[in-house]
Amino acid sequence: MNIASVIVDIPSMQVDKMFDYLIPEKWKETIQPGMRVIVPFGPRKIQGYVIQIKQESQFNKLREIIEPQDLLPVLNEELLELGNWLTSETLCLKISAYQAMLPAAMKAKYEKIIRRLDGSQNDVLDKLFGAKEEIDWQEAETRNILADLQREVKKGTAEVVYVVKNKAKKKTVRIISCPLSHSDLITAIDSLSKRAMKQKDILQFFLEHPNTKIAATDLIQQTATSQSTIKALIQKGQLRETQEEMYRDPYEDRIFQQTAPLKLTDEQKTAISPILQSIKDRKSETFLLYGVTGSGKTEIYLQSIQRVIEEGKEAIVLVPEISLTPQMVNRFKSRFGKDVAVLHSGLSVGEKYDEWRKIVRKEAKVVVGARSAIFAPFENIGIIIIDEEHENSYKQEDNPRYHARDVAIYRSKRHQCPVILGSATPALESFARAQKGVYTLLTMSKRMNNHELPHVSIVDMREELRKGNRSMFSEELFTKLRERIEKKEQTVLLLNKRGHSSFVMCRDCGYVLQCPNCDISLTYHRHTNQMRCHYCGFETYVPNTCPECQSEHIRYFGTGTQKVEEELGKLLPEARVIRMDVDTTSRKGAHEKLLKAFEDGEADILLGTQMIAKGLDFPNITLVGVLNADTSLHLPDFRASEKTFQLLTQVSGRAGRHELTGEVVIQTYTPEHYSIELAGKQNYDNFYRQEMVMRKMGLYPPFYYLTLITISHENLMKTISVTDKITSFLKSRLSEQTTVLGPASSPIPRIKNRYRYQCLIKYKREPNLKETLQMILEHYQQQIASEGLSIAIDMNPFIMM
DNA sequence: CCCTGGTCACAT
DNA sequence: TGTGACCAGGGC
Repeated sequence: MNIASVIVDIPSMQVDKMFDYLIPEKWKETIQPGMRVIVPFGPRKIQGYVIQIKQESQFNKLREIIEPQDLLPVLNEELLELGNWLTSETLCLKISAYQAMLPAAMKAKYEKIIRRLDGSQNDVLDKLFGAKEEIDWQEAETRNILADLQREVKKGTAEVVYVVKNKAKKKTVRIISCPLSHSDLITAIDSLSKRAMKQKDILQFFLEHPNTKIAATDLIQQTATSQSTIKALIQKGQLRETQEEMYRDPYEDRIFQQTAPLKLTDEQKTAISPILQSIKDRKSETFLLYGVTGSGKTEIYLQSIQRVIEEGKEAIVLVPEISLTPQMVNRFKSRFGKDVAVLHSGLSVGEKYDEWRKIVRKEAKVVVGARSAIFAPFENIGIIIIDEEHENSYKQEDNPRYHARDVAIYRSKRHQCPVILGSATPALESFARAQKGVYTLLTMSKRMNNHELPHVSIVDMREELRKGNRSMFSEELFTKLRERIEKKEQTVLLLNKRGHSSFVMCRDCGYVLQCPNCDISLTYHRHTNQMRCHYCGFETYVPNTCPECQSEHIRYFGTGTQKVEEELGKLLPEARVIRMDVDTTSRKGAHEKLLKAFEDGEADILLGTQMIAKGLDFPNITLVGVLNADTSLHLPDFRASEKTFQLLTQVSGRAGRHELTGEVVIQTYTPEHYSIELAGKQNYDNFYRQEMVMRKMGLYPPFYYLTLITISHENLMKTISVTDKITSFLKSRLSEQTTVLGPASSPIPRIKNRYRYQCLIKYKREPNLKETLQMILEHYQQQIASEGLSIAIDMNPFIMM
């Protein structure tokens, strides 16, 4: 067993296969499948993943592995296999699949250095290198001496050295201890010169705390001494210094009040019992926990996990973008304490790496995290929970384009454990599956403590306009808003910004400022007074005159949260407002801080975009206002109605979750639209029925599967012609019942100066589809690699852009 | 003849 | 993805 098959860290189809390497004698015991290794690849050194160990290879001239990067495998057998499945399921590269499962810190970083060879002497070398032995490649480029250096390399007086760096830095602390016995210590103290007061203080400390290990920084603080004092003592051998690895704990300074399981309501008891049964039976079963907002889904999660832990197993909990719901983390941490690892985008690369290592080392039993936490390297999973399962963020929008729900179900089969999909507004696909019996439906229709669902009124903004109210607040919303402020109750105001951002338009000719590289309008950013492109980052100043017609009537349109805030300031100057949007929450921890402030009653109104719709659970919120319900309704996306319904229902659920009853005001220009009307009535079942009819008519999921192919290239004609060829090819290969749409321009026709065309496949059964798509990829492989052509295949697109 | 820039196949 | 090999074209 001395040959390792390795997948190499190069995202290209041509090398998307295993390469065999010899395992050097000294690593024979060490190297195992699932480890990262550094291997020679052509002239360079790169990172690779060992997939299997074998005896023989069909190649006879094998090169040797340079070195392992891990002491223990980072991917266990299950994950290796899961990667394989992901690859075939999403048509991604193997390397992308494996990299998606590991924290970003484990991806290699490459550096190139030119080193002067010993003994070589000439004037040119001296001039190039100066006193240095090596020059960084980057530096050589900027100094414009690359060509000269390469000449030296050719001559053999210098060499190119490839360095593979591990991004993952384990954080270490300097730990100081004292090796001296009690009596030796006393002798040491006595023999100190009288002027060495500080040294005495330190030794005194160790005399008072025998056999202590203490971090150097803490020691300095406690004894009011300095680094140099410690150093002196270390040099005398009276102190010892060691480096100890430590975790970066993002929740270090937080105290979690331990909570006990709550008493379940009858409805909760009914819901949890099949789950507990499934845990007991070690059965792979998917539950759809359909419970209205405030019905106590989280407690069901917690108690199911409790049972799983009692059985000695582990739990994965997915939450949508967890940084947005610190409350959720709190609930898990306060129930399970140190057993919880947290993985979400708000953590730094290092923090994520540390949390991940806690899982590997079995120091955590529960992981709470965003999408990628579904790959947590547990070996004995007892339950997988996906909260708010309808959320878009569970679908990864770049390679590998997987849906966490699918991965969850796949893993549950391997681990023989249940999956719980929880939502108040399940994805249509999920609810349909529950109806068909593929998933087990668990319903909770009552709010805990029997609190009533908030009263919702839908306000027709066209009517307001007719009445002469041109403000963004309807009379009703404004009156209620004022009431809350008088009563010292809190309000949440949602500005639905989906698919709608603030843009600059000329009032005379209608010209809208567009990005020169991407075909979308530029977004206005007030704080910098600049126009910015969301996709490529292009920035420009706001023009004073229209570039088209020179009119001066060009101005900023659309409603941003800042504008609402300003208006609120005018209308209700006494109201204290907290604004939450991309601008105010971009800094780390800002989100949580703002929520905390709101919770503590430092503001009357929380104003924000979709990010405030989820997870807020504050007792004093009694009013929710949606300023513009329809903006998300008219997106070029078959899920637009569903998304709107979900958003409105979710945000409505923020009101009146506790003692005080809640009210919701939804402002809209299309009150008659079923998704708005039914969201007002919080009637999911009816919405489900109506929307299913629409989906059936449009040949959309859950009746049909979708595959979206997006082709992009900097040349428009090229883009169209490739899309056209692919479309025809698909039409000729796929069955009659399958619809192939295209070539059509993508909803965003150009991004970063690359044109985008697409082809959409709607099918019910197409067993050879993946194979056919693979053929297309292989056929265009060359052009993808060298001509900048890109073909993105999404086997289950969520966002149609 | 040497340099440049472009294209291409290859990597175990 | 990055590299070296190969080739064509231009300057000297």
